[in-house]
Amino acid sequence: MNIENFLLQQAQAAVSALYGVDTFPVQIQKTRKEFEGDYTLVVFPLLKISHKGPEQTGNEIGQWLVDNVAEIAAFNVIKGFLNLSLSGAFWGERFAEIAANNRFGFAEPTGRTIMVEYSSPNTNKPLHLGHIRNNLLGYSVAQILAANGHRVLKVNLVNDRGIHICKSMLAWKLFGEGETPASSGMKGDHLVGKYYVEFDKHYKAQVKELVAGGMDEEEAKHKAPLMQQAQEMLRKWEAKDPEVYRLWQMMNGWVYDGFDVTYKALGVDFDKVYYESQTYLLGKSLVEDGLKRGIFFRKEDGSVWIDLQADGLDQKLLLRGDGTSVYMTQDLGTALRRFEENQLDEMIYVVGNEQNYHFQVLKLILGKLGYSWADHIYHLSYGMVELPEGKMKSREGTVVDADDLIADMVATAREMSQELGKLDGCSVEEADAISHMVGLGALKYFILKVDPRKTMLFDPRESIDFNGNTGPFIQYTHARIRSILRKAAEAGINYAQGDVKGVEYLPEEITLIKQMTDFPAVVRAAGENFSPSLIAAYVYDLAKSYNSYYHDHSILKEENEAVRKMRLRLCEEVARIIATGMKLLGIEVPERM
RNA sequence: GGUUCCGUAGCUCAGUUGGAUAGAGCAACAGCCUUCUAAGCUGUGGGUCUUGGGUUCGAAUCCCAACGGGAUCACCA
Repeated sequence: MNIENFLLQQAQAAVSALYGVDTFPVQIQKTRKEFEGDYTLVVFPLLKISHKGPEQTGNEIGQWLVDNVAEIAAFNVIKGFLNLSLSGAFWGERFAEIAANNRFGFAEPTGRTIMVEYSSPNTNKPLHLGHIRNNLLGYSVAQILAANGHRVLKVNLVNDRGIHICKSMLAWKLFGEGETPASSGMKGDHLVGKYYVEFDKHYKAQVKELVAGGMDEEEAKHKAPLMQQAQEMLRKWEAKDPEVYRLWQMMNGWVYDGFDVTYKALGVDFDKVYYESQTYLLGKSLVEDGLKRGIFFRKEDGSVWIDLQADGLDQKLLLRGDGTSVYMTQDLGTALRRFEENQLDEMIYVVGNEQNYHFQVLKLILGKLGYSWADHIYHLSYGMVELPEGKMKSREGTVVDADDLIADMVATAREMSQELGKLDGCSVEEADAISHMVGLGALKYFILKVDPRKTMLFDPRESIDFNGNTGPFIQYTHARIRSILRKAAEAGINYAQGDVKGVEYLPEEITLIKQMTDFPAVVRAAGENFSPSLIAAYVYDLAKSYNSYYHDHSILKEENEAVRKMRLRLCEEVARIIATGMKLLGIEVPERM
């Protein structure tokens, strides 16, 4: 049941009975921790109707509610706030509802289909920290939307063509001496990335030489032989030259093998992978259409543009003079095809905020072309991940590599676990699994707990904490609960049928039940706002409350059998919600750690 | 300059449609393991919510302006 709606109705009935008014604003919110009560009715807006002071109005409504509503056990009024306490029996009912619902937190199917595009890497270098934020966000948002009852399609649009991949190809051809992932032992994406750097090195040297010879720098950049050769290679690729095509396929294959390893380590996956080599020609007919309808215009050189000055932007190129597409052209075409082929209700692009302008224009153009679904495109724009010394710069070698970071996190988790003796008695496989779970849990939680929009800071030296508001803290809470439940099972305690309605609850237990009842609303809010951080904050709060309870009250040693069983069930439900919430973040929780 | 996002404790971050005395974690300090896992628990100190106006019973939250910072404004993707 929705408790706030229930209270809203009761409050309206009270006001209606007391003051004879039917339509009026009523506000219900959770009572702050420091006050007595569960939910609070703000009486200020009602003073106009009651024509009495805040204290008296609050008291009258409170008294009416206690007298007429069985579930409301007590009230108090502080300033203009009417705090209501619900009965223990009421909370027992809620607890029973949660325990009986094996899909607690998940919404009923909505019949809506939502596509989430994320990751979208270039195939010329390995993934880095920025990609990690993208991947974790995209995967988590997809999980959250699915929990909200939507059909979700996770897709990856790989940028596998263009001058950048030709640079790696050319450098490999010139300097590679046939090196392969197998011969070098390097991960394929790293090997290709190595040649991308190699290209840059030699290219810069050539430019420098030309400038020293008196050439203008801009001209030198363009005329450097390596750049000329790379562009020649791109032309050959577009003409499907067999040799270039084979090289391209081989090197991209290496990269995909490398990416797969990283994706697997991160625990992300896709329902469909698109390749730009297959989509880059889309969108031209759409441009022709817009041109005919006078929405776009053609310049003297044959290029096609749209004028967005009336919308506070400028003119934007849609098709080059030679008829070839630009980024915007293919994105328009890809969007159209996706909506048509998949009957999408919504399309989410998980892309960094450096592309805000691009998506603003994309939506605007699709809207002008008359596609009503343009409003159902959402750019989930996330902020950069910065290092203590500022932005990551590949030139300065300050890029945090994804694979290195993951390996570091797992290694740190393993060391820490060993120091604490947590892996004693574990098999090698178990120790590996726990280290991976905890290391990745720390990394994922660290990134997902912050609001996606914000630029965030990552300090590799201090690494990531394993104490406090962290993934491992939450995982640890789960492991401790599971440990209790194992012990209970070993002792032959059959708590599954324990009564949760006929027992007296401690205030801490009511707090936990109350927090648990919030879970579905949090999942909904996270879905509406595309914000995993709401889930992270919720799960942390729940774990914190539980730890405090765990510290103060014994579960297995409780003497009253009925209370003991109730507590075991409470533990079980808390663990389940923690595990479910963490799963929405893409984080696994261990049985022991 | 245009567009857009951000500015909260020493640091990293929360703060749901405007509500009570602005919260966590880290760092610092003081306690708690013969008791279900101390990756835990309890406590202390730490704030002009960038600044100035406005809206109202009430503003970190909404509006305006200023200041500071990020992103972007390519026939690159």
